[in-house]
Amino acid sequence: MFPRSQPAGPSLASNHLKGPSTELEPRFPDRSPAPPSERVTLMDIAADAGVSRATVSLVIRNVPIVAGTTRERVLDSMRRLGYVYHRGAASLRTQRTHAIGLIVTDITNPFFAEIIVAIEDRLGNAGYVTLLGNTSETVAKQERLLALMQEYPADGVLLCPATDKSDQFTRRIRDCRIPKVFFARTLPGVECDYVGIDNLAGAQMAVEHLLGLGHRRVAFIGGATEVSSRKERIKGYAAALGKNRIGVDDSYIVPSAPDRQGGYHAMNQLLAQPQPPTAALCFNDMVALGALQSLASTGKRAGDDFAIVGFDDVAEASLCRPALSTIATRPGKIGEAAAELLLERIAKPDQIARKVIFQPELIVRESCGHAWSNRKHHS
Amino acid sequence: MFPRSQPAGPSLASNHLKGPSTELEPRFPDRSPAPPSERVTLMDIAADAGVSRATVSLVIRNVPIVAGTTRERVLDSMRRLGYVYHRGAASLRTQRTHAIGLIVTDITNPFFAEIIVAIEDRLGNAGYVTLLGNTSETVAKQERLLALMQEYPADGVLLCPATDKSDQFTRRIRDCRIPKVFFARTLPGVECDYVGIDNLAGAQMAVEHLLGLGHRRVAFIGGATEVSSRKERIKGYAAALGKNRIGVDDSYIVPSAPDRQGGYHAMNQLLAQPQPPTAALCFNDMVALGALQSLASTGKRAGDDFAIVGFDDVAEASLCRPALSTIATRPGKIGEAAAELLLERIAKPDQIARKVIFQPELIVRESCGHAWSNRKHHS
DNA sequence: AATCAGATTTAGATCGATCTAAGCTACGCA
DNA sequence: TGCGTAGCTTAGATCGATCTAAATCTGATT
Repeated sequence: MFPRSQPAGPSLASNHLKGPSTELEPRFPDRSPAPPSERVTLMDIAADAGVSRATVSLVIRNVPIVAGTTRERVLDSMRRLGYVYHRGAASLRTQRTHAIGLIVTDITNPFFAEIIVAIEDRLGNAGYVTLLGNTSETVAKQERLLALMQEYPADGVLLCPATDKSDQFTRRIRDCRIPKVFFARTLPGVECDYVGIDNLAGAQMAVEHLLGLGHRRVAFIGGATEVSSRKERIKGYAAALGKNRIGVDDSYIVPSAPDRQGGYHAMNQLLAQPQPPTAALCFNDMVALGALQSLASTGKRAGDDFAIVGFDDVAEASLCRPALSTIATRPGKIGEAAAELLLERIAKPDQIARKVIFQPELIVRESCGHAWSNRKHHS
Repeated sequence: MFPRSQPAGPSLASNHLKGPSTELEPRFPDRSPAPPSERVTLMDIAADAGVSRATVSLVIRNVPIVAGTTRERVLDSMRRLGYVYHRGAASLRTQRTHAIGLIVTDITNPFFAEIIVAIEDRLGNAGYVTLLGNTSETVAKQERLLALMQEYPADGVLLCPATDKSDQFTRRIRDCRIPKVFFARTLPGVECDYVGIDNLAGAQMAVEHLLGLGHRRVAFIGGATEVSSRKERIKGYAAALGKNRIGVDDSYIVPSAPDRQGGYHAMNQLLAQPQPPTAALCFNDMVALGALQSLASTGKRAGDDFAIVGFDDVAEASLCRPALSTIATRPGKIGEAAAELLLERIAKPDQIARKVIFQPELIVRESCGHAWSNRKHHS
């Protein structure tokens, strides 16, 4: 899928570092002649206002030592000539770009969309721009995006890793000296600031609720095996089962892509088993919504014929029919905290790594139904 | 809501251009002493490999005139010293940042999320990075984001305007010389490349379907009045009514925020009228989903007691209960085309403005029900 | 040996800002 | 009158790359 074609432009300069130096097509960058560039610069302002570049710079940065009259004169020139600040040039000198890389695995998942909004908001208020990257859960793209952020260079990176299976990526992220914060998922072996939720507790809560309703055959649906949050959730799932002296049946743990489609297929697979489960905790709400769809397509009714609990509490969870029971995770809070942590990390690059873990909350709606043991069950 | 606090940092330099030069707090930018900056530069590589900066630059850019042995030597040095390309520095010289600003009104709307993914993908393959900005339908934020993109400076901007009511914004966007493409919505008075869908045809199709089912009191729910796509859709709505000799009843046209909540409230308002409508076309699917929620909360059943058609065909539309009838718009196609147009515009800044309009498609599911005239109706 | 073309390499200017350290005023005071 | 000082301004170096125009090096040709 990616890269579709050898991308052009300098962005891949760092590629020369890896792979054998294959004889790529000659790449004359930016052959298009630089446009006449009518950009108004500090120089122009200085000339117009009859002062030096340095003075104009002081005015722009609002340094208060400039005389009031001079200041007015300069501001007036800026207004008249239509001056536009050039961040790139300033960044080169100050060694700060005020850009933050944000790498998520799936923008179309409302969980991430809400995190993005929160992060953008917080960082924007602090004067930073967000460079958004979407990995589509792909290690290759994740790798490329991180390289890009380094080249930019971004002042910091907020990252939700796609998988912890790539040693190359783990090494790269550990070596890169950019301040960074992980969110929603960790990367084992990388000591780093992290904002997430108590996945174990959340999953345990959910499964205990299902067991409390009388279910004995409970599945865990969806998610990629190499993702930290899934591992933790499965621990919680197993813990709840263990506490109730129920063994973990591996055939009830079905991985999948962490989206609707993944959930749909995983549920189909579960229902095809000789002794299918009667309930399931899903890796996240997208998976759960896919699972609901699968149930509907086989004529079963979620809540009545099968109990489903999701994870995240996206807006859709309360609106779909049957409404989805789920573990609420407050993505906005996660985003806000991650941004906050990164800003602090940038300010103090050498403080020790911190972790912020939010407690999730069980929200019971319709999809997990009521007491199961009273029903037709007991086969 | 915004800005919560006076944002710091150079991002607001251009602010000095407007407002009266109020005595802001002294702002010494980036007081933190520049970090020791152990960045490996071209210079370092050149010294290590025993060549000049220029030669290293040639190697990096893969210009083929460099001798094979020299090339190898340089690549080896780069590898050993851990060189990371510095886009910012290069951009300053080449006058191209390979960054594209992308301004949308609501990331959490899956319609936009899918557009974003498509755009990112296409631009990424062309060697560009995406700077994402979310306006939350706010003119102020939209204004700030555009300024930011100009300051960056971005090589181009993809923009879905929040509203066409701000003259200041219209002027600013018209004056800014950055290559730009509008998508999903236009801005009247700004001659510019544009990618969108045939809103008039889509809305007309939807309303004609509702009329065909026997409805006579059809509403138009949601959306902000100053948005081009809504205006076009209302034209289509009116056209369909007119064709069937039904007058437009202004009390049946209820604007709202273009999201779930907006749809919820707008529908509540409609149902409270003395003679409520029996069907509605919604501004978009998010609004429609909110409307469904409102119906459900009042005990009415969409499809049976009220017919709803949405707009966009987001994933959720086919999954909610009742499944949402809607006008499919293929956001992925829109994103791809917008990116394509922008790339061409960057290559040829002076070609005349082009418009790409996709034809939408009516998708009938459950929420609009079946023939209405056969029912209890006919009051 | 001199000349020349073609192949490589490079010095130095440049992009547009910031920063340092020094310079210039004007004023107060001895 | 001279001098320190506070207040304001500025020349020139700098960030890390690219680009231009010229220099250097080959080897072949005359």
